[in-house]
Amino acid sequence: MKLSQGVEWALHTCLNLGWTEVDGAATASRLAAFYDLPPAYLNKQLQSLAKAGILASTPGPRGGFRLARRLEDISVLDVVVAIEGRGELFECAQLLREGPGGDPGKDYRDSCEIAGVMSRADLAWRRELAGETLAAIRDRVEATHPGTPGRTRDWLTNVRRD
Amino acid sequence: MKLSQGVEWALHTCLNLGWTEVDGAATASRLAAFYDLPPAYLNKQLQSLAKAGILASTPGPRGGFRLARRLEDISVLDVVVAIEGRGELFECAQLLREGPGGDPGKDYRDSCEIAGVMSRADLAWRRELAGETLAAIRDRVEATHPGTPGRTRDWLTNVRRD
DNA sequence: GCAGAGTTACTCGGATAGTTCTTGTCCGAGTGTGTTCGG
DNA sequence: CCGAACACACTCGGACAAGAACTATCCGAGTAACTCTGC
Repeated sequence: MKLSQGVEWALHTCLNLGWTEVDGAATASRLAAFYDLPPAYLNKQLQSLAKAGILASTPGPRGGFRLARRLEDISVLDVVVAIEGRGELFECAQLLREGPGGDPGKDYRDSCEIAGVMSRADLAWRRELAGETLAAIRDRVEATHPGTPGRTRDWLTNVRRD
Repeated sequence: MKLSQGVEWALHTCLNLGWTEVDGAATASRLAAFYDLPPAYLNKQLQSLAKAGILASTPGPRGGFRLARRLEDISVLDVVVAIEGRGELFECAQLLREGPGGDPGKDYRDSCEIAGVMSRADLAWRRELAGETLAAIRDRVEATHPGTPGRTRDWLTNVRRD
């Protein structure tokens, strides 16, 4: 019961794309090589981001992925939802329906107190993730590590890999 | 990426145990029959609750499970942790270590901004769950459905099943 | 020299296996109860 | 009649499979650039 690895890869990759202001797109292979990740699998995650409208993809030579909108307009929750899907962490199975006195035709998801508590906790989690934009994270990183933007851009744009 | 079913089963079962003030323990089979759940699998979850000190188990005839402490002293988070384990939802794989300029010997879990955001969201989720006790849920249920305590107690204590 | 068709190489995109985790099941160790036998 | 030893039935506890989800990989569809040929 932990989030899939792809969430972390997607977040880091989006930040890196934000530092390559070159409009030329970066290929999945190159983005994967940055952290030594399996290229085909990262490609899969980037496809999910593209479907969610976070990235834009262009096929063919000189193709690749680029940000579809500014980091200011991308929340951490957007990325999490793009990778993990829209479902909540806790899904009420409506046990009350099977219990004594339960009505098989009734929908207990709104009346069950347990489902309510879990739903509120889920909401608090999402609220926290929705409150952080990738731009805010980028700014904090740049404040702490001023060399990161330049180094990242150089590494991704230069053909030579280290 | 959703919580395991056992969390829901455990929460409902703890509430039901709270309504059977009889000190005679309820067997896993009977508690499972209440919601028509697989008895052996629910037993597995109840074992986790017992290891966590939430329930107390007694083997042999007339044995079963009973609450080890009052509902006032059991938070929803306690149950979630007992079933799901102590790990956070997001585990930082420390991608920065593999990236250019990364130090293989350094621990990036505390310095990575992304890990920080995910950790704060995780904390908000846990804070919400820790703020709700099973007693509070029980009280709300009793206020809405006054017949539930009596019906639950009768069903679990009477040998005859409906 | 220039335009255009053909070829090539490169990228994403979805379909295809391998591995881990959750779900579900089974049988044995241990215990309290009821019974039986002896005093 | 009373007590103790015995056998029994019942429960938890952990070990053992089945299924689903995540992880990882491969190859084909499509595209842009490059090349070569003819004018």
